[in-house]
Amino acid sequence: MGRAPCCDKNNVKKGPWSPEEDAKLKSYIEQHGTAGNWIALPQKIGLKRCGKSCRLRWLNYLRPNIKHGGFSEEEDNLILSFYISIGSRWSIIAAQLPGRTDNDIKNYWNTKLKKKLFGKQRKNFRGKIQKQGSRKLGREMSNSMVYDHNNTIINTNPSWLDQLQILQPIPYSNQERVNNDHVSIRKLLIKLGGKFSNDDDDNEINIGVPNPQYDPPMDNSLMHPMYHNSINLMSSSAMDVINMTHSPFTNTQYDMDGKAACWTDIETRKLGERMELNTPIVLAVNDGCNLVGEFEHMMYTINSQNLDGLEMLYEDMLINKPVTTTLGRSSEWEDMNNLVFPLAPLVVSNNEDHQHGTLLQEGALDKLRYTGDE
DNA sequence: AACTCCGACAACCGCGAAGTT
DNA sequence: CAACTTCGCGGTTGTCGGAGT
Repeated sequence: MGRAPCCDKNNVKKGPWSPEEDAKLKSYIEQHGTAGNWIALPQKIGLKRCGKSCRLRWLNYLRPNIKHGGFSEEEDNLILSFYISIGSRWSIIAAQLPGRTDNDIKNYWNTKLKKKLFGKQRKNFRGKIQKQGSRKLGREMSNSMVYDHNNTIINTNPSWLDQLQILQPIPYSNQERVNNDHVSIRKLLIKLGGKFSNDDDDNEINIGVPNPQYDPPMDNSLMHPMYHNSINLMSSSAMDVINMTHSPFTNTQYDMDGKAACWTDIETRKLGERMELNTPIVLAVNDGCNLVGEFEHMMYTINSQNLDGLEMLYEDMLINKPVTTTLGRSSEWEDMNNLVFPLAPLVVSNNEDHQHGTLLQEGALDKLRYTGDE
């Protein structure tokens, strides 16, 4: 049995479109539109093409105001950040980038951005690919990346890549702009099944809602300004992580100002880490099942100058550049701070033994210690 | 010059969602 | 409300051209 074919495959042309076909399709749609039926369209205009193929050709190539190639740094950052936030929902990402198509962004991600993110790490693995000269292996590598239900990467093979995802509060300077973006993103995420802290029904999955177990009281006067009007975009997989029993922030206390002090089990056991914050910091670590272990691993590898797998995230901005050791500032981080949804590590250590190589995002402490005085 | 490899991108395919009857 | 059709999405594959050997 199986599914009925959408068109007569024997009577349909495949492969690249000729200029004549393009012209036919374009002029017809410009004059008549699609009439809401792509399947019937090719017959109407005498094209031996599948309706789906026509649709794809129009949407990805012939449609007006389509931009091809030449992605800007800002677009790169947006794609990266959205990918980390919502995974491979290319159509949603494309909707945030005027003139870009989902296919374009997907291709761009697969051929360039993914490498930009992952390409500099795991030299051994890269060497293996080059030695074997195998495209197939490259595809297998990307296939080996396992995604959770939200399409966020969960790499099940920690030996080749430690994938660290961090979403964090948006810098004040970008609030207005980001708020606008968030309105549309919010709608889209609601469509995807998420909800927000000011929604009525508490029985559904939350996206971007601080976990009451770990987060400060929801008193607006005490909240960081970013929470007043904007959402804290966070993938549900990230929420899963913070909801896990073994969240890195296993201890939370609130003082009279509503300021929360969160720290980890690691503090009491080994590292003496302590962070003060009044907004949630989300750490989503690669293997999706042993967060504390991964967190510890991250700390130790950083401290031992062996950024095994993390360098893909930090190499450009960190390695071989001055490393902020404790509460100081770093111009590299400032650059990162100016991204719309900054992707940056935040590991705060007050333990002298672990200060060398500690990563601290510029301005992070200001945000963490914000108490509503601004 | 010939061959191989690889990156880039267009296009295809299958599936689930949404819409219609 | 089930059955059917169409749309839209994301993953994958095919093709082409340039770089490297």
